[in-house]
Amino acid sequence: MTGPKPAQIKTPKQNRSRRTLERIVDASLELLATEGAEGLTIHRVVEKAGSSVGSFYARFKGKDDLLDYLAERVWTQALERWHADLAAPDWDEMDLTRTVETAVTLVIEAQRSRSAYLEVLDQANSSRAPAYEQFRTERLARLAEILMKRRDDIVREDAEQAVRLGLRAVVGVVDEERRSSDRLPQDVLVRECTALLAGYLGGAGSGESDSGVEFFDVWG
Amino acid sequence: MTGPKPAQIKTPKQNRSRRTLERIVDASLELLATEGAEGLTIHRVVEKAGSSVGSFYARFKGKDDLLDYLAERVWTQALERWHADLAAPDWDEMDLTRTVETAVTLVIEAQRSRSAYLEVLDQANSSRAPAYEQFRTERLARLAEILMKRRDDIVREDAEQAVRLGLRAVVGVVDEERRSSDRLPQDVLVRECTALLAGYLGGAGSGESDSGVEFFDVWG
DNA sequence: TGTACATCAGTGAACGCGCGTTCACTGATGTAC
DNA sequence: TGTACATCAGTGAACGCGCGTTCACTGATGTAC
Repeated sequence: MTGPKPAQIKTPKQNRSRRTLERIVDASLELLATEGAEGLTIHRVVEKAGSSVGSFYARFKGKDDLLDYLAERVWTQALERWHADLAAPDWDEMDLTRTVETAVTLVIEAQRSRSAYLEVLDQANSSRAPAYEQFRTERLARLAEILMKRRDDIVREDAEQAVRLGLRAVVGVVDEERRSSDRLPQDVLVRECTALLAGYLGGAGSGESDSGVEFFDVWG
Repeated sequence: MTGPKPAQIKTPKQNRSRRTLERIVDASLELLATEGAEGLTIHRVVEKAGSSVGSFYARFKGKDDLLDYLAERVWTQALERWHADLAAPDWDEMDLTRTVETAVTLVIEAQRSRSAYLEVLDQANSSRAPAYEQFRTERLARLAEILMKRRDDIVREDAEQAVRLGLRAVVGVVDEERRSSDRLPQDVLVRECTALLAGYLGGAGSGESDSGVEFFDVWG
């Protein structure tokens, strides 16, 4: 029940302490990745970072502050990367099906290339960091924006609502897939999710790509 | 990294100890529900149960055993309830769309009526209880079985794969919805998920119900 | 019905351990004159 | 260039607390004769 905080730390004034801070952050993320949330201990962190307990408390008010700070850094970074991913494709050139296909691929790729500590922070996120909420919200909002460019091809009555729900479906199926035991190969997943979403938004005729053979040429 | 165990406890031989065991289980679930996973402490459990520490250790080998035991009971019970839910509707009377609609409704209802401790056990399930896996697997398998009764109306090439993925999509979107801030009303969620899944499986013409007006009469 | 005994069940003080945190202290860095 | 001083940074032993677990003990229940 630790409320969401602005994650304020005592700012370093010398390069020496700035480097120490970085080492502490790196050690923390590494510990999260290898040992999980329960493995994150002040003593272990500072040992791994080659620092000391007192040094830690000169920077952070306590352990909660470290977690807030980590969450903020990590999710902000994830969001930035997401923005970069979204900026790459030339969305204006695509019809609805291709737009959906590209979006779906980005979502799946992003989930697949997640670092281990992101997984842990995503899982153990009862602490509800503001940056986490912002990441989740903005990710969907940006995707929805892009899909809404093809609004004229969407047959659902409430297009905005349909786009939001459809995107949640894709994110959800990928998440569900990750927790499952028998996973589908990535290309199948992309193809089927595209059919699912394009069919839902665009109705008949959008469910399938026009050519099954060169369907994946763009993605190698 | 506590491996999945058969959750064997020292079986009670008298009614007295059987009742004590029940009180301990009840207190544990109540604590999980109100305080979350971190609130589950042996001392707190036995206090709430009106028992004692030694009494607890006469039954369980340790805390891990309690968690295994709880998981097994809770997920087995959840699965039984799910089987009962699935047995109620007369699936043979339904066309594909209605089958999907009914299935979707059941999934959403089940998620909505989850008790608080189930939520916590679902979240904090890194301990990977076998009963948990069985619940997830069997739930989807049974649903898939039902949908495969309408196999002839499924246009997707690999029908089994499509059903599995489609169901994961529904479960995923409901899960995603639950974690989200702006939730859709339940009837909208049912309608849209039905359209999503029916459209995906059945292609054109299955995406919408034949009558928008009496669509929900069955569900009040 | 009564007594002796074995087993089951329950009690709560006590222990050890690991954790988050404090604190008295030393060393490094920057600035003023 | 050198000295004095303030501030920043770092150290690690020590503390208190809550947790899971142990253990010596008392009481309840069932059975044999």
